[in-house]
Amino acid sequence: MYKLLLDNIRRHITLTPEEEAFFVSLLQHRRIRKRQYLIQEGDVCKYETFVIKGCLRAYSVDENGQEHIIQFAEEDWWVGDMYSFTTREPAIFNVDALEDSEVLQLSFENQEELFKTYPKFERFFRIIVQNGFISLQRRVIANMSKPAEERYLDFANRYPSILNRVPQHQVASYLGITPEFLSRIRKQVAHKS
Amino acid sequence: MYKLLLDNIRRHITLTPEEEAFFVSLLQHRRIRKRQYLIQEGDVCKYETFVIKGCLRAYSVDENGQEHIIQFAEEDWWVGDMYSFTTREPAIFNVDALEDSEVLQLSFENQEELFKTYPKFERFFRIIVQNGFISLQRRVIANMSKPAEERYLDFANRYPSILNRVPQHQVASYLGITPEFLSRIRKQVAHKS
DNA sequence: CGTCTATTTGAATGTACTCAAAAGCGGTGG
DNA sequence: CCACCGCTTTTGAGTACATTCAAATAGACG
Repeated sequence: MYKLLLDNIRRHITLTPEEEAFFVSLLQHRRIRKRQYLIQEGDVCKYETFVIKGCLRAYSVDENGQEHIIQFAEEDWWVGDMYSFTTREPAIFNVDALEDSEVLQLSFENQEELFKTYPKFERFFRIIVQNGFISLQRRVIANMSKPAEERYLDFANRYPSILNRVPQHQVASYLGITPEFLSRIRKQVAHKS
Repeated sequence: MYKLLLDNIRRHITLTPEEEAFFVSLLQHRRIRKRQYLIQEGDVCKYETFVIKGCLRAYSVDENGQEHIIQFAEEDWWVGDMYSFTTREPAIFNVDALEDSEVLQLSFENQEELFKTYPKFERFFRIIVQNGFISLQRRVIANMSKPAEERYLDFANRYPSILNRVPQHQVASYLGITPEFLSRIRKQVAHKS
């Protein structure tokens, strides 16, 4: 159950058996059914969440009721509401499951405990957040500089497994376009080949 | 010269005089003239940069030669190409000065040295990057859910000092719209009041 | 099956862009 | 001190990418 996560960590820092054991002892395992919320806008997000099975999405809902997906999270991904987690303010995102899923959660308190006991985990989480930051920078630039068709093709190329497991309108919501327009784009793309 | 940066750090971690002294000894001071590059796309970004005077911008240039600003950095801000800095790959962003500026730089090697000597700085940089990550998430969502006028007003509200010191077309480039369109938006906004 | 949701298609519309030109503004030098 | 130069901002007209709304079709699940 912990292999995926421990491997994930070992890609960035090295761990002794004691460190592994201590870390694992701080985790909570949780099953989430399809459509179930892991975090709901307005709640305080109390956990960093690592997906070991299934697929989730983090999204916000605007004043017109439109959903905007900030992130998909399948196996081997971290997900959460970083703003709420770090500030203890109400979450600005919803996170729910697109499939029956399983996750491992590390609470804020346990994370602080972990950092205090083994400071090297600060490094691990720094690196994880850095990678997320870099991805977001690329996304901002792509949204500004590329037309929707190209963004769709980039997405299909970069996240083929997600493309194949989530409904098309969710992809549209991630790309920042309407489901109708994504449908037309796909028709276009199909015609070209 | 170091007060601004040390205060910046002290907002997140506490430092002993020795830690401060060691940290400061790792920094390089640099003056940048207006229009001068701090980082050029294709170079490897060797430093984390903290602005103590002036204003810089980080931007990418797309295949049509259009510039897209990912970040402004005035006094008390960090700037750089995180992707290049962490991977040692060529930078995807340019960073240049919008005014004559002064910065403090921490090289990759010195940062690693710092982390090795005083691991608590891992915590500091984790927090800094986390805050950047959170801002970027908000920006992605805003770009997807709000029309340009509202994004402009949000920007004016959130970064009034930047609005007042950088040319309008640079703000347009940050917002992801053309300078012509920003001009029309401002006309609209002025008429409303 | 029947129902609910997802996807596709069509037609009209809107937000934002392009290209071109004019106007404004700031600095520099004669 | 004014004239000129370069750069920024504004304005206008035409256009394009993407949206909205409505309806038809297709798929998935109990």
